[in-house]
Amino acid sequence: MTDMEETAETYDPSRYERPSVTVDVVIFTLIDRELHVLLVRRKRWPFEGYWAIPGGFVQMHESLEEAARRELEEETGVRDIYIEQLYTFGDPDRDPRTRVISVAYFALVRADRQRLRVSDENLDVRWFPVRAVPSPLAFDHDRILATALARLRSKLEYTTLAFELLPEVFSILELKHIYEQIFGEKLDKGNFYRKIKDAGVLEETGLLREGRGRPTRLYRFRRDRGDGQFVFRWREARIDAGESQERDLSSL
Amino acid sequence: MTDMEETAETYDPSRYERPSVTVDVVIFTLIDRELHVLLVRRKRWPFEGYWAIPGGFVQMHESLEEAARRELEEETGVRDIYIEQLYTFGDPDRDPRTRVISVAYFALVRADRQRLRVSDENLDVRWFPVRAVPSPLAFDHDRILATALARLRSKLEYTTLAFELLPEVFSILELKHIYEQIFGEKLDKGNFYRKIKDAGVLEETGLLREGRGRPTRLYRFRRDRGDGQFVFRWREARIDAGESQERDLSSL
DNA sequence: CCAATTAGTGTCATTACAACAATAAATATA
DNA sequence: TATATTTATTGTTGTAATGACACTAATTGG
Repeated sequence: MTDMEETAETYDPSRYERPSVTVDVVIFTLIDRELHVLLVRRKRWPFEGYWAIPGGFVQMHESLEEAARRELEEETGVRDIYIEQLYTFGDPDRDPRTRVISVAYFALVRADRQRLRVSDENLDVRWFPVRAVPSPLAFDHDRILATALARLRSKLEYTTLAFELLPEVFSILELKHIYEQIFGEKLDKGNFYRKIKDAGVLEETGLLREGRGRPTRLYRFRRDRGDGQFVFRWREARIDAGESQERDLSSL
Repeated sequence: MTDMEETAETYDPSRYERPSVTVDVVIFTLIDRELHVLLVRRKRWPFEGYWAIPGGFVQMHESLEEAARRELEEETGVRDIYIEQLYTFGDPDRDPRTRVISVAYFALVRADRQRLRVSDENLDVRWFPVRAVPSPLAFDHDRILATALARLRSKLEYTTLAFELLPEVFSILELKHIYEQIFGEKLDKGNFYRKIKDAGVLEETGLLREGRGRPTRLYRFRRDRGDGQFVFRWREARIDAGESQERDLSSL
């Protein structure tokens, strides 16, 4: 049974001791072609002055994803963005105050729209390059961040998630750069062109961007194809979901 | 921040309205070479008489996985078994009594050890072939089961999870049968032998099982290799984790 | 006009793999 | 004893994916 065993008459919610439930949202974006994560600086005990992943209580009337989107919007003003549930962290001692179970989400925000607001709950809000995140973070947030990075890396290999980090219009080499950065390895230019074009997820815009050398052709992501998930694969390795959450996160 | 913003002095856990948190455990096993799932029949309101996925409250002192293992043992008497977190379901109206957030796990139990006990919370406990599960289940358990099946199928493709369903000692064709059943398609015998042997995850036992034809060679799973996860891959398709949880579950 | 720079294409050999065929080893039973 | 049956293997072959690398293209700045 999912829950308690009471009849309608005898059921009394207040009889059971309950944990608190929060959502924490690991928000990634691309700034200057580099992967960044949003952190807030805590104003109060515990972990006062420490950086932490933004999050907050789940309210009684909202679903978990609604709560996550609300948090996301409160911190960044962004709506209608890619978000997915990551993992639920619930060790009894992860918060010194009381039992707190945190349902973690991760979100990808497009490079071209960020504006931050420091809520009055926090001292500061900032984007950090994932290579230079302050350590340690508050609570078990190092672990949550590591899990999010593992998931992100894993999903890039077999989904079109990378597009969610790019602006509306982008070049193929910009896309390649994202993969290289998150995988931590160089990819062959020719092979990349071939693969991405064969996948059929690009729409030509006809636009060009001029620069030092030959002008860059600009593309748009075809949302109709592959429908957000599951299109192609780079490399072989696959680790994701469940138990395997926190392996080989060292390189990023 | 993960949680509340209070100082040590002013913090009072009782000030916030809290949801209840349960774990539900989707337990799979193999009976007569067919995939089965454990269900319990509810004794009380709501969904009295309906079949449901076993589960229960998370206690204040135990981690989520500990809670899941406790539930698993209470229902089947089984310990030390493969278990992983599946997804957290938290729609506000999924339980008519109060807000209940359920952290779902899934577990794989070896074919050779099952014994069930009906707890006094339930009318009945039974293994159901996944092809013939009563419908609808209590609460949103149809959805939880579908998510679990998707995850199981997905993970068979790139992990050694299938071994967790087999008895200590098994034949290669029995292993092949599991894959065929869960993928819902026939695999080529020759290719299967080649692939599984090349993967180097089998240990020969020297045992033979005699039957009608040529005796079957029996193997053991080499736990040292591949270490529970990530060894080989069958087929290409990959859908898993997060958003993609509930797609193409129709065929099983 | 030439170097530098960024963009994009072509080729080729290797590998992985699926489909299919053939055969070998053992036993049961007619 | 012969034959069917089942498990256990080993080819063979064509196709598709992939990695390495060389080559061509378009533009700007000197």
